[in-house]
This record gives sequence, structure tokens and C-alpha cells, in this order.
Amino acid sequence: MGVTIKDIAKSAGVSYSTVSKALRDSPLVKEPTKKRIIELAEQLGYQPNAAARSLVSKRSHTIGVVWPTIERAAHAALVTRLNKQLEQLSYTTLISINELEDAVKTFNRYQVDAILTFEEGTSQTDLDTLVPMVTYGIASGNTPYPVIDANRHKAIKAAVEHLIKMGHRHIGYVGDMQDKDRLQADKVSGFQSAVSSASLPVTGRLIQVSGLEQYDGYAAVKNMVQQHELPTAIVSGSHDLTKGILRAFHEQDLRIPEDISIISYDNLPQNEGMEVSLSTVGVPLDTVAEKLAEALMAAIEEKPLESAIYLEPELKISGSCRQFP
Amino acid sequence: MGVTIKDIAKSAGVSYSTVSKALRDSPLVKEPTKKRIIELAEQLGYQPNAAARSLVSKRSHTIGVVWPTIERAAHAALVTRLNKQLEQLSYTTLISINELEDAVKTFNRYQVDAILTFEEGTSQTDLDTLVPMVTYGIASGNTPYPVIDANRHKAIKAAVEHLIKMGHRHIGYVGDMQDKDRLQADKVSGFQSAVSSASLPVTGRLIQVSGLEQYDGYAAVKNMVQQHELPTAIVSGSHDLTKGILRAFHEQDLRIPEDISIISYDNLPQNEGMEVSLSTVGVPLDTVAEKLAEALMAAIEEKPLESAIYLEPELKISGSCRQFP
DNA sequence: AAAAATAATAACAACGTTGTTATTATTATA
DNA sequence: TATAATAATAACAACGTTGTTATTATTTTT
Repeated sequence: MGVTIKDIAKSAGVSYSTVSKALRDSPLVKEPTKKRIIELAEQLGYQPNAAARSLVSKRSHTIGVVWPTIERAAHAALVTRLNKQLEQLSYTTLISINELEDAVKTFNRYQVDAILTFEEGTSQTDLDTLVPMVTYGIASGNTPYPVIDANRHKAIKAAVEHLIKMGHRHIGYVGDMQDKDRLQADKVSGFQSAVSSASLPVTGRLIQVSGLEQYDGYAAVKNMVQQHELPTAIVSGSHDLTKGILRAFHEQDLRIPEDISIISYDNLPQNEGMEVSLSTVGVPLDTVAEKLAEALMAAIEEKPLESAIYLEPELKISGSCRQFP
Repeated sequence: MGVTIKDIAKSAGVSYSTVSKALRDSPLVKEPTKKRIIELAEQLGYQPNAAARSLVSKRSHTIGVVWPTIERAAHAALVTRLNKQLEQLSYTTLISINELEDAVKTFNRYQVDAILTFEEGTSQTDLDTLVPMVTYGIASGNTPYPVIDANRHKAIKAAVEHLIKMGHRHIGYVGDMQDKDRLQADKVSGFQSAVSSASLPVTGRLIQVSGLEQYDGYAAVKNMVQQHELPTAIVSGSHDLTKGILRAFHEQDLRIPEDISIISYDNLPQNEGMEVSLSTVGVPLDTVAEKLAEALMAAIEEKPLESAIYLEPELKISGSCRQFP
């Protein structure tokens, strides 16, 4: 078993309460004593016991992330960044891949200071937790916990409006339309909203894909080409779809932006490794991570949080769109 | 703050030690009392405090998984399965995506009962932990902790030997050959070992890919076709590569197994959604998860563990291989 | 140089739980 | 019925830490 402050105390010839204070850098301990104790602790390989600490202080300095669907890698990059953010705030991130309810139970037992959940498709039932909870998903008013919403609706809408402004009249949206997945449905509604509220007549076509992987984007384009139904501009619902779409364009000798324009929904900072300089719309991942961290901190401090926090998507236009005709 | 055994005790009119015993189903408490207390606990929404519990019992019933590279999804399926396995053993899994050293520190603080690490490419330095550690990777003798090894060498070797036995004399291996990644290097060495120890003259070609994604497999085949260097059989180093390879075959109107045979390295139980019934070799994921769980439990019980545990890969031959010529 | 003020350290209670020991209530034995 | 044996429950210490209060050592003031 590990080294405790009592061991250090004995070794330093002081009381254990002095050790505790020295290690927490309290001004109640004389500087030389403090230094001696800290060095000794280092030397003995002291690791504070989180159980004891959080038992008495009621704070664990830990955030629990509930992520039952790690196999769908959707949030991997976000979690990585959030982990870094929280680390800087000297919080530790712990992940559970159990179902929401079990995960929350576990985290309750562990006395995490706050819990982050992802809304993954279906909306979640409310459950009782002792600690503040924050959700990354779609704001809908009736959740008991604050929801951070990347405003996918607004993002896609902005993309479409931009294309319309550039003269495009036939625009396609490649994505998932099954309205079970609220994240995807939100994007679709953004597309439809932009098309229907356009002052000029615009044809908006929804191209349903069966999944959100690279291959699905590829197949969608191949299909459109076969049916001779290619729009002049495409909005893609996800990064992976876009990769497939670009591959298909390439194979069909369709040039971007000469033959077709494209804007991709994306959170990633820049799309390295892409053949073309891609126009994107979405809230940058770092912003999302930052806002989530902020919301979690606020929740811990028991600051009142609005039940819905909408993040502002950014439209980044580069080489993949052109004026039409 | 939450409900404690003291609250339950007060509510039930018994001492808190009786509550503790009742909830742990001790025979020292009379059956009706026990029942009453358990019901009351349920009703009050009692959640045991993990900090207090592990402080006194020195056991947290938790396994820490160190997984700094979640963005590479390689182990997602395995972790999911392991999580289930451990759940059945009434252990909770907690994941940290921090760097090994930090993650171990965190888990030490949390007094997890054991730690699992993944060997991801480079071998790991040894570090001091208070709790038993197990690694999933490549056995190499000099690690201080037991390594569970899926025996990729043997797997690939078996695949190649099978192909040789079926008459193939020109066999290609599609995979990553940079010897920084020991997991991949192990497969390559299996390939080379099979080729060089064949009793008949066999041409073994290594086809280097730049990554392990679907696209890389696709590109590898396209390249081989262009150079007119197609072998009669291919061994693929990963599931994703295989998907790309199959796509490329399809596009080139290469038929499996008529024109070319293929065996894929794989841990997944069955390759659903594949066009052809694929031959695979590898340790099934469930077996890996099971063995990892076993090793962790043994480590906790302080049973002496061998420093290297080799798992037995399974060769599953189906439609994608044929006798040659 | 004695008293008062302050700095430094030590002692102690508490957090919620478990395991051990002490007490009380019940039943069995003489 | 009194006493021994046993069953049921209560009391208590301990786990490693923090925050508060008590004690001792040092400095300042008169």
C-alpha cells in the first residue's frame, strides 16, 4: 500500500496535519519546513489518496463523461480536446461506456463533481443524480439539465444561404434523414428552412444516405450521377461523408469548384489531407470543448446556467465554392 | 449531498452498523430487519459512497483502462466487450485518455484495483504503480507486467501456410511495415517466417500501405493492378484494409476467390455487411476480452501470472480462398 | 524582563464506510 | 426459575485526508 501523509510526518518529524498543510501550500507552515516536507513527499513517491480526500472535502476534482457508444467514434476528437481543457483547469476526466443510468450511478458513487453526457440520437430520460449534469446535444427545452447545442440547424442554413447568394439554384444535401437521430434531423431542418425561405426559387434536394461513413458519401454521388440529377452545389452533413463525396467527384472527373461546389459540415479545425481546400461550416471543435468545460465549471460552482446554450457556427469559405453560373 | 447509511439507520431506528451489515447481506442481521432496511435504502435512493468504501476496504472494485489514443478507434470494440465482461464480475471500468504516466497516477489516486494498458506501437517505459498492471500488446520478456499477446505473428503465419498448402505460390501481404509499430511488425514477421520456411519456392511480396484505413487498402490494390504485380492470394493486415481491398477488387472486376484469394487478419466475430464470406485469422475479440478480464482478476488476487500470455489465433476459412491453380 | 501579540506547529474531529468487539435480548439447558 | 448459550443489535476504531481549535515557540511591546 502507498505512502500516506503520516509516513511523511514520521519521516520529517512533524505532525501529519502539518504535512497536509505543507502539501496544500498553506501559509500556516513555515517556508523551510514546507520545502523539506514537499521534497520528502516527492522522494517517498507520495500519491494523495483520492478516496480520503474527496471523502472529507466533498470535491473530487473529477468530471465524469458518459459515452456508451465509443464504437461510433463520433465524439473521440471532442473528448480528447475536452480532456485537455479540463486538465488545464486541474480536473481529471473519467469516462464510462456503460449505459447512461449505470454510468451515472457509478459516477455518483465516485463523487465526480459533474457529469457530461452526449445526446446520441434519441433524447434521454431524466434521472436523478447528486451532481450537476451537462449535455452536449440538441436543445429542446424540456431537459432538466443544461444542453450545449452546436446549432447544427443554423450551420447548415448558413451554408445553404451562402450558396444561394452565390447564385446556386440547385442545391443538394447529403446526409441522414431518419428523424430518429435528432442531431441529423436538426441539420436537415436547417437545409429545408434555408431553401423554403429563399426569396428566389431554389430546388433543394435531400440525398438520403444509409450511414455516415465515407463510403456512404461516395455511393450517394455515384447514384446521383447515374440518375443525372447532380445539383450545382452540395452541402454535406459530415466530415466522413465529404471524404467519400470528394473521392466520387474525383473518379467522375468532376472538378471543384468548376463543375460543382461543396460545403461540408465539420467541427474539425482544418481538413488536412484533403485534396482541395474545403469550405466548411460548424462550431470549431476547440470552441465546443471550451464551452463544455465552461459549462461544467459553472455547473459545479452552482452558477445558474441557461437550459440551452447555443454555440455559434462558423462559415469558412475557401476554394470549394464558386459563383454560379 | 446524498443519503448515507446513517440516514437510513435513523429512519429505520437501528444503528448504522446494522445498516451496513444489512446492505452487505450479512448473516448477522435478522432477516426481517434486513429486508426492511434494504427496502428503505432503495426507497431513499441510497448510493454507497465509493470513497468511504474504498478508503476502509482497500478495494474499489474498479479497473482503470489507459487509452490515450481513443481517436484511433482500434480498441473501441475490445474495450466495449471488456467492459461487459468486467461488469459481470461486478467490476466497474473507468477509462482515462491521458498519457500513460498521468493516467496511472490518476488511477493510483483512485485506488483502482488493477490497470490495463494498451501497447500502441512503441513499447512502454516501466513506471511505478501501487496496483497490478496488465498490458495488451506484444510479449517481449522485459516488461515488469504481464503482457497478453494476441500472437499476431502466429496468426499471419497460419494464414500464409494455409494459402501455401492450397497451392498458392505468389502471396502478398498488405499492411504496415514501419517497424516502429510493434503490433504491425509482428504480423510482418509472421508473413516472412511462413514464406521463408516454406518447403516449396514461394514468392512473398510485402505491400506497404501508408495507413491502416479502408482507403489505404483500396489504394494498395489499385497500385498493384497498375504495376501488373497481382499475386494469386493476399493476406490483409487489418479489417479496414480488407474493406478497401475488396472494394478495389470489385471495381477491377476481380472475383473472389476465382481470380484472387484473400485472408484477413481480424478479431471481430463475424464480418457482417461484407460482400463475400471472408476468411479470417486472429483471436476472436470475445476471447481477448475474456482473457484480459481473467488476467486482471488474477493480478488482483495476486496470483502469480506468467509474464507473457499468448492467445491462440483461429483460422476461419470460408469462401474467399480457393485451391490454386 | 515580564506581558502581550503573533507565528508555527500539534491535536482533534469529521467525512461514510467496514470489521471487530461489547452489549442487550432471546432462547435453551439444568 | 436461574443460568448458560446464542442470536441480534449497538458501539467503536480505523481508513487517509482536511479544516478548526488548542498548544507551544518566537517575536514584539512596554
